[in-house]
Amino acid sequence: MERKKRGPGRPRDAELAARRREEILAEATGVFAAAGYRQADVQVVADRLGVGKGTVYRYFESKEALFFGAVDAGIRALVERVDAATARVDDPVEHLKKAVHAYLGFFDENPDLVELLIIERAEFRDREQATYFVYKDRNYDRRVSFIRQGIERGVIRDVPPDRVMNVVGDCLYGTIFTNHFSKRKIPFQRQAEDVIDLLMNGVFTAGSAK
Amino acid sequence: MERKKRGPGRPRDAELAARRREEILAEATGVFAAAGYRQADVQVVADRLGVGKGTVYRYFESKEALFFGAVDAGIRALVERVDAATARVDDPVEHLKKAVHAYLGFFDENPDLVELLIIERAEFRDREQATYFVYKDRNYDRRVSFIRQGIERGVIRDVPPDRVMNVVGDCLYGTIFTNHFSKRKIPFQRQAEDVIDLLMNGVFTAGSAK
Amino acid sequence: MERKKRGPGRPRDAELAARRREEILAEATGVFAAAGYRQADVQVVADRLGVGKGTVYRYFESKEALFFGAVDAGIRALVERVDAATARVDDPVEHLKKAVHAYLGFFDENPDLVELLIIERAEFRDREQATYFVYKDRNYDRRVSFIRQGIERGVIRDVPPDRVMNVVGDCLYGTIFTNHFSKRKIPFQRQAEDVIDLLMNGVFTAGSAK
Amino acid sequence: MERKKRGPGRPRDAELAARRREEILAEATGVFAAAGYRQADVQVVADRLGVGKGTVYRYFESKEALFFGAVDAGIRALVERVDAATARVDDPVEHLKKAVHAYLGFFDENPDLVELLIIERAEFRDREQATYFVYKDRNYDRRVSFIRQGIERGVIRDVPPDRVMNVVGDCLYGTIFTNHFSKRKIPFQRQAEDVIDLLMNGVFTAGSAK
DNA sequence: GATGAATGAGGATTCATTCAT
DNA sequence: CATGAATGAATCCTCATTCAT
Repeated sequence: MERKKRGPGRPRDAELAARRREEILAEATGVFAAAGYRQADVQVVADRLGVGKGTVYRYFESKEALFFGAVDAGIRALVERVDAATARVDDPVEHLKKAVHAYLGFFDENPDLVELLIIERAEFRDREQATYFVYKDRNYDRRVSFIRQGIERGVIRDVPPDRVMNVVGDCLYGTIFTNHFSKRKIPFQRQAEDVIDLLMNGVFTAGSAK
Repeated sequence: MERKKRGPGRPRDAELAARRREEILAEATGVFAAAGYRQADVQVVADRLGVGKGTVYRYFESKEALFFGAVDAGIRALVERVDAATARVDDPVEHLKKAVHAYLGFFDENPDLVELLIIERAEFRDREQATYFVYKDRNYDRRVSFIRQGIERGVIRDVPPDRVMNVVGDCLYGTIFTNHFSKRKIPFQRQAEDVIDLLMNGVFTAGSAK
Repeated sequence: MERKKRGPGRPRDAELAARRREEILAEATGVFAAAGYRQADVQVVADRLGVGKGTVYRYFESKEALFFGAVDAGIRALVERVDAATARVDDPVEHLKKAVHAYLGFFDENPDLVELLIIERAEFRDREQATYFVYKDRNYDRRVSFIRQGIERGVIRDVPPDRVMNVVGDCLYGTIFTNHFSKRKIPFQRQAEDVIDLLMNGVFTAGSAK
Repeated sequence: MERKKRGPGRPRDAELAARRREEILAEATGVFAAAGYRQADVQVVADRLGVGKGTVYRYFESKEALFFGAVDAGIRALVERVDAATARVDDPVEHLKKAVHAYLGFFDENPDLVELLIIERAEFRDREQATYFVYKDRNYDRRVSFIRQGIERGVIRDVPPDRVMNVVGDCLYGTIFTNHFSKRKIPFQRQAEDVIDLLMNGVFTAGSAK
């Protein structure tokens, strides 16, 4: 995260500004996750980057904007990761497995994001929708159609797809929190399998899975 | 929540002090849930009760103590409710159903507690264990033995009981958060059934349940 | 302005709070007049009073409220002074003389108020009406009727009373500013006479005055 | 206020630099008048001109210098206007009339300057003399001699000329402030006549004027 | 000459906690 | 016991100014 000394003057291009933005966001994520929103001091973010506080404020209008920037970047990365993992997987069963692995794996590697999600809710309880839920519904239709396919092929029990989505989603959502908060020390890989196993055998008709 | 005027003299007994403590806790729960930890103003709690701020500090050493008192009271009530609902239910399947209903029903009626759990984590991330998880494990052994019984009777698949506990727990935990945060408007009763249905058919051997 | 040491606890009555308010206002007037609005540091007001900054904020919601409190108190005192000086003076000529003397005398003794008026306009240019002008019109009707009487008695030229009011008012308003700003060192007493003399001989019909 | 694109190379001469200086001053006047000294952002001045902030600083050493430049330019223009209006007017009565009209007319057209004068005093209260008063005395001697002539000719009452100057000056000074601050909506033309009328009939011996 | 990114000092405000009455 | 006045630590944000490009 070493910042190259660079004096004032017009930046060569917007690309540098974007890089700087990323750096700030990365550092801010760590600071917010470690300290919470109120406790977090913008000065600390600046210090860690070796820049002045004013610089941070050049890139983000306010502490709040900085925080939401961090959450947003995190959720985007999550969505990308899950999408990438499931992009070319047409088999419903395999699709679900990949998605669960990608999801849990992402949070395993980015525990800070769990904190950020919690903080967002704790500090900004009046927001219409938490960032997480905004993105959550992005691929809703696509996933529902997968479930429908599964039902048609007879591998998934004939249950309203949205209910399935909800229960699976809640289960994963709860898992990342529990993992993180209870300091439960289970290799996420095995945990993913537990979750998949138990969900599968409720989602799929007897005999079709496992 | 009008406070009765109390004449001079020593309170009849400690019982009155306990009642006062309860009142403070109840008000504090609402204030913390509505405002968050930092935003919450002890003065507001005092005002709502019609007492002086100093009085609140007589019953709780600090704002932090007040907050944890509120969380603790909430979790205790939850545990009581679930325990009461499952006390005399020996059938493993019925036991799980009752527990899930009680759990989701409790949070449906006490949404403030969800906020408190979030706040606890957001503000006191360095705590060894969140209050929730401390209580969560209270009946761990009893429930494990229930699962074992189910396995022996052949109604529950032969899966390590702790894994079952974890997945079920995570699923419920995630559900209360999602319900609350996404403002999902589903009658908790039906939701409980969805959860039970999907969990069951993964938890129980094919054909044994439903 | 020595503050008596007084510990916490309910004040004996509201009277003490009022006194404290006055003290703060008096000190604030001096600080604002000397430093300007932005430059003025609420901490300085507190320091001079020997109290904590929080105490000042107990009495005034914000720096802005403190400032307007000071302006308001000043204008009130001015109005009182002028009203007291003209209360029982029914002769139009004498009335005007007394008013001018009281007005200029007040600002001579309270130069800080001139600064406050300037500051109010400089910092709060978007306000509907400056405090000064709000109070200015309080006795408008009474004064207009005096002028009318003078016209009827033939001692005042037949000119629309409001125009007379405006010119006289402007002249006085300009005088206090000029006095204060140009550091013009003229005994206000003599100056009042100059102003009266020149205004009179324009206000009164030829031969009636002087 | 669109800035023309300028190719590379040295400016044809200092004349261009002077023009640029004027543009900056004009924009700065508006910004300071609208926002006040502290609130005014040099960046805004630069933005409105479509130049970089650094450029403004090339022409003016500091924000303060920029502000005083604006005030100075304003006062210069005022003086020029009044001088031009009275240049060839030898009759004392007419001279005064022209001066008053020019003065009030100027501020009517340049209300920003009133704000600037106020701001100067509010922010730089420690200055020896406000810009206004520095220029005010420029033509002091010339005007005094006019008054003396009037006295000799018997059209002006035998009153110390400097007192007349002061009262007239204060009256005008107060008028522009009052006009501006109280949002008094009177056509300045008619107001000028009111002022002249009332001043005249105090300044001139009975029957000599009007 | 221009530019605009970087800097950091400066100050208002909040609110938990104390303790004299 | 109850009260609420007093306190001051803690921190966000603005914007004048600099100077490398």
